[in-house]
Amino acid sequence: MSTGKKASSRSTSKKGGAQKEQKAKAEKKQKYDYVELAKASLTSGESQNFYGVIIDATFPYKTNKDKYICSLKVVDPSQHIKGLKGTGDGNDYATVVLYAKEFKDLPIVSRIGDIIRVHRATLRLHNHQRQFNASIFFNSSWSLFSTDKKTPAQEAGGAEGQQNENVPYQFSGKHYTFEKHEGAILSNLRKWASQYISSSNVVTTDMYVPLNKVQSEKGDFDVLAKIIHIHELDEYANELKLKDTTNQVWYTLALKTKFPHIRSGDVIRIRSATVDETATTKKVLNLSHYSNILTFLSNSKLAKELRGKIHDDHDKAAKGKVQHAAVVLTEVDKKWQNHPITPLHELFHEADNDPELSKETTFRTNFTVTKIEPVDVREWSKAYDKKTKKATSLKGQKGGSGFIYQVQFLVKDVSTLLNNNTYRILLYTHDGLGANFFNGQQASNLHTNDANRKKLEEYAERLTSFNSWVDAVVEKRNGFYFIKDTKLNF
DNA sequence: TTTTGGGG
Repeated sequence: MSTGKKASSRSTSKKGGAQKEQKAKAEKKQKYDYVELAKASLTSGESQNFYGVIIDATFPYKTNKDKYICSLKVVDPSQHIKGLKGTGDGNDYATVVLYAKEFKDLPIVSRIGDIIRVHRATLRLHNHQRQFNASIFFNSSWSLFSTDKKTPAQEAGGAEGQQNENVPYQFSGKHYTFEKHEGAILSNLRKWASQYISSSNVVTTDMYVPLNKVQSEKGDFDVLAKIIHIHELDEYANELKLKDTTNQVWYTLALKTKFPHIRSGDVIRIRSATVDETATTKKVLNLSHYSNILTFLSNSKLAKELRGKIHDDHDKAAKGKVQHAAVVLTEVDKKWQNHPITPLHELFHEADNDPELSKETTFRTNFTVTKIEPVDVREWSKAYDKKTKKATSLKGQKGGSGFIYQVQFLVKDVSTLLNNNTYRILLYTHDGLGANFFNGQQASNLHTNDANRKKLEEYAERLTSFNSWVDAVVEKRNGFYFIKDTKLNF
């Protein structure tokens, strides 16, 4: 023993030496020594204890023969980055497989970045991965520690009391132990976890599939997305509206009792989902009994980034310069001001068959404009030959004459909101109908008249902006509806 | 308590 020499060389402070020896003795009595993940022994199958930062976990699930399993991925300072530092895509991690006789003996992990402590695990290689196995029904045990000040439950608002940093928020069995020397281990790992989660993605691109690619997945896959809306389906289930950085929107059902911690606006990782091939009206992900929905620590770099990057359509509209309630952008001539409004559905689906409507040729209708064609404003006006009734593009022409507008509004209203049809209302001014629509600005060669073109581009922007409505009088000719007696009011 | 099942 090397200590003998040291002790004798310090004979000048007998007291201090004795105290130290006593302390060392006491420390030796500690029951649990902890190994770093990468340094745990592979050879002996011996029982080992470790702390790990959780980066993935299944929900506890039942196997064929009355056994329950939870499998997790964990990292620590000794084992986390695969390949070279930083952007290296791919985590290095150890897996943990916990076996139990009962569901309640396994951890329900709901947050990436929290810490698990396992006692009496054995390590082996499985598929080239370091895999810790722990049988809770024999003598293994686990504890979950919060890395944030708040536990996941407290974070979600179901707050109960203060969180003591050395007290696990979940643990197996009736009691947990916490030895003095663990305080430093836990607090160091917390610091490291916090730093790791706030400075790197942790959930790397090899750990999930972008939503615009999931259709071609054969089996199950994982997802990284933001919950942009939660719709309460019934007393048991929520429907989550999910969007990821590919801007695809998918829906999934989440049982309230299984996932009580998720909130609208959360960035989540779904461990294991499949495409619902039977869904027809919208894109739906199916979850299994072993699927899990995990949130991130509050200071997660990845979650922060995605929260800022992904928005629902309403957010997007609200982000524009003018955040406004419904606005009507036009007015109809005085003589039509008391005329009733006919919904688009009646105009396009019922007008021909309805005995009353079929007699009419002029209607007043309200709609929003989803798109204007031609997309190039310079092509909104044409040269019109009255004899041949032909309209030609003014592209490449210096002057020209007989200018008219030929513009198509792609429109929607409440009566047509839920179908996928596109309805067109025309602003064609060859017979004079609608000639004053753009505040009296007459058609001209928009390839050369920059002032007029710019004005029309402004109008296009307003007409297609969120929640803006057109109140218009239209005349039916040959099955088409042409705007007349209507002009912009701004 | 078991070579469990492990991306189920």
